[in-house]
Amino acid sequence: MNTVSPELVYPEAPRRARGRPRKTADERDDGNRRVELVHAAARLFRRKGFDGTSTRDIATAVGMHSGSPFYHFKSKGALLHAVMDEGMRSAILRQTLALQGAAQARPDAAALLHVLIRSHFDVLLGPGSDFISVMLYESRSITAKQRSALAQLQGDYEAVWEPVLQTLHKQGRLQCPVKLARLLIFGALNWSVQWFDAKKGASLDELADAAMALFIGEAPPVPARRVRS
Amino acid sequence: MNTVSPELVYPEAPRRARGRPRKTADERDDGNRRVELVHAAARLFRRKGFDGTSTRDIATAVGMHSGSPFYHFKSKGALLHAVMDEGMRSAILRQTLALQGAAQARPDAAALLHVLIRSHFDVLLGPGSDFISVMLYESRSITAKQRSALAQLQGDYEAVWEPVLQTLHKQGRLQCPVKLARLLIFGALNWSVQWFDAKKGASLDELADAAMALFIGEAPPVPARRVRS
DNA sequence: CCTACCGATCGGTAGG
DNA sequence: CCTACCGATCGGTAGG
Repeated sequence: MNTVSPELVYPEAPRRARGRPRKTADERDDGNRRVELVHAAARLFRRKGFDGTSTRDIATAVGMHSGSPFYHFKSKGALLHAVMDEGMRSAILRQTLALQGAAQARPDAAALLHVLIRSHFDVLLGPGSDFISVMLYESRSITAKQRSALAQLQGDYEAVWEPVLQTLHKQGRLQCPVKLARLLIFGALNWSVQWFDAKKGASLDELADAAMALFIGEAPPVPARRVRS
Repeated sequence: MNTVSPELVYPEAPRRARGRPRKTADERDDGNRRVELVHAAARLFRRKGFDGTSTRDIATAVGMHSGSPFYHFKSKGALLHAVMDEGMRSAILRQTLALQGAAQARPDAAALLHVLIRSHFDVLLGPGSDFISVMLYESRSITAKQRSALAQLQGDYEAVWEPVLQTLHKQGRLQCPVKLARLLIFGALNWSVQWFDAKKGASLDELADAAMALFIGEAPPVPARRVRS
């Protein structure tokens, strides 16, 4: 019922071209807003679920108004995918760094598994864990196309474990079939998101040691280098 | 805009007292409708999540109209709790039966663990698995009061594992601290809901054997009795 | 258990 | 990025 002409209500509309932000000085600002949105989405999707979070919740969390997230993302689903993609890339990066950090000690297979497990706990439970939690527990809500794009990254992440488990299996230190071992091990680790409490109970180092004891049944031969958390 | 009086539109309203179904011949029918609703809710909550399922979805699945589920349940949340409660009670029953079935073979701790694991896979992946899946993956959506009621049942279910793991730990067959071992083992098993495909890959028996090999590192001394699935 | 409905909220969009 | 808005859908209820 607003009969006032738009010009009077909004007399000083910015002259910026619509739909295409400038690529010069303020490009960084736009990027930061995008990152802020993904961060807020990760936290809310984790706490309340994808379907339980409204785009208004996300907008409010970064100080925007209800329609503004759609300036940065074309849909709520695109935001979810951005969260998951960030989670997987971060996980792969940390895993790579952890392996590089351990390489000079010439670790055997058991020590490598320890490094992978410790890094995985860091990804799951350390800072930034919202992203990978959403990746793991909200996969129902992504489209088939998004799912296959993420499956590629998941494949990269998991591929690193394969030769390590193969070696342990051949050595007789892992009696479980390798394919099932990987699935069961990931389950044991991923489930920690449900019960881990940083303020009490075991540390991430203790968790990794316990997992090694459970799966391999012996302490790792090389005292594992601690991952910064 | 309907100006026709209700009496003309709905001239033959049943005389049944409102809000209190008769407790005689048709009591069983009412119970069946309730059970149907819980069943449909379990299937839909599992496939689409609690927040992704509307009460209309559930009503349609059992051939009711949109408002009718609220004749049987006072809220959507009450339906969720009913699903979870049924899931836990069924799990406890199956676990009890599995242990009773194995008792006459005088199983040692490793054989008992095998029975527990096999029964747990049956609960997670066999018929009726929707209930426990919802219990495991939709816990975010229940109220604090409901949560504590379910925690009691979960405690009962988990308590059975404790002495078994304790014994294995003392025997040196489980080197992981018992408390963490239970959490990690449950994770390994519960995660199978995410990847298990009944139509390909391992059977539930093979899964249980693989899990035993991973956690204990040896075949169970007593050939395990198969759980009916 | 159906009918008819309500207030609230949701994802998303046009226009500036 | 805000304003103003839309159509759709949601959980739940009164009354019979």
